Amino acid sequence: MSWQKVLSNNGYRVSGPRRLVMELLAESAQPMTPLEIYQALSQSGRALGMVSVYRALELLAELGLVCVVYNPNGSSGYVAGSAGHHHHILCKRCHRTITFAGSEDLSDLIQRVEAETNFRVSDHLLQLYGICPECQKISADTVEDN
Amino acid sequence: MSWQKVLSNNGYRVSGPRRLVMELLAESAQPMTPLEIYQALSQSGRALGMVSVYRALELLAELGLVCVVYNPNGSSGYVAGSAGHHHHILCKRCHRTITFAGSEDLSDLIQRVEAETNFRVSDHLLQLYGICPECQKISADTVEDN
DNA sequence: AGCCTTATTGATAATCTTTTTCAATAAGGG
DNA sequence: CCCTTATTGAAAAAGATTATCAATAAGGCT
Repeated sequence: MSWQKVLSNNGYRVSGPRRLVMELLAESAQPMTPLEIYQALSQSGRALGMVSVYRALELLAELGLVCVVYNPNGSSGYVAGSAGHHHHILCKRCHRTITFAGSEDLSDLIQRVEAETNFRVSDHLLQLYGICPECQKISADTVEDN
Repeated sequence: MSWQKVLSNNGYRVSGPRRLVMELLAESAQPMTPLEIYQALSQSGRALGMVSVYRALELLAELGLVCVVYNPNGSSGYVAGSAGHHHHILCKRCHRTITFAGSEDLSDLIQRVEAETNFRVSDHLLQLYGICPECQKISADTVEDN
């Protein structure tokens, strides 16, 4: 289902600012902060208010159309979200972020933890960090490592 | 190794504010924000500057003595960190947070994702969310669910 | 135990981020 | 094409974080 449809079906309008934010994130390989989004759109002439960026992100996140990802250093940003259960993997070098499908791979771990802690687990946050294929090539050329 | 030792060994002093923050987090069952830490210490008479809370947290986090945990709603807080590879599980009802040991449980998943994406995975962020034993009891009594 | 060096603190101010307010605008149904 | 009302944007308020620098205190040394 298109993001426009998701908005409509939930009683929200497909407005200019929401479209701009959504399309920008869909094109971006890296997570973006509200400020980065605002600046990128301003510079490309498609101006909109900073406040609208915040409001658009808040709504889109609530509807699951964008996701928050956390950098290893503590900062965070938004990426366009695909439907269904999924997680993100993030390049520590260039910050390129892509999605991978969630699966039952965690169920063993979750069962173990439930048994150990007596918590009942309903949800989780999982992100992987590493080096993307492109940056691996660069590493192979130059000697620098990280 | 004690947190005092970790500070000393890295050339830092075991100062009052660092002690206060460290001990407060060690006693707290829930993650705390800088402001909450500041207020809790102020109210119990052990006053210190807000700035010192930030600086203490920054240093303690850098040394791995405290960890950041993310709430499902996007807010985040600090908890005292145990040594070694571990993760956190967090009660959605009362925010009680405890640690569970990291293990090789993710290696299958990581291998699968590396194969799918060609990323080289070096690190990860994993947190579980659920209901703690105490809050499960309360749920059993009252009818409300979440 | 007391001194000395210097890392650390805390108050203030500056900066940056996010939220509130409310009149003006525009989305989309009729 | 109009009308209703959700949404926007500018400005201001509120909140969070960081920089500055003189005063303080930690811990090595004697």
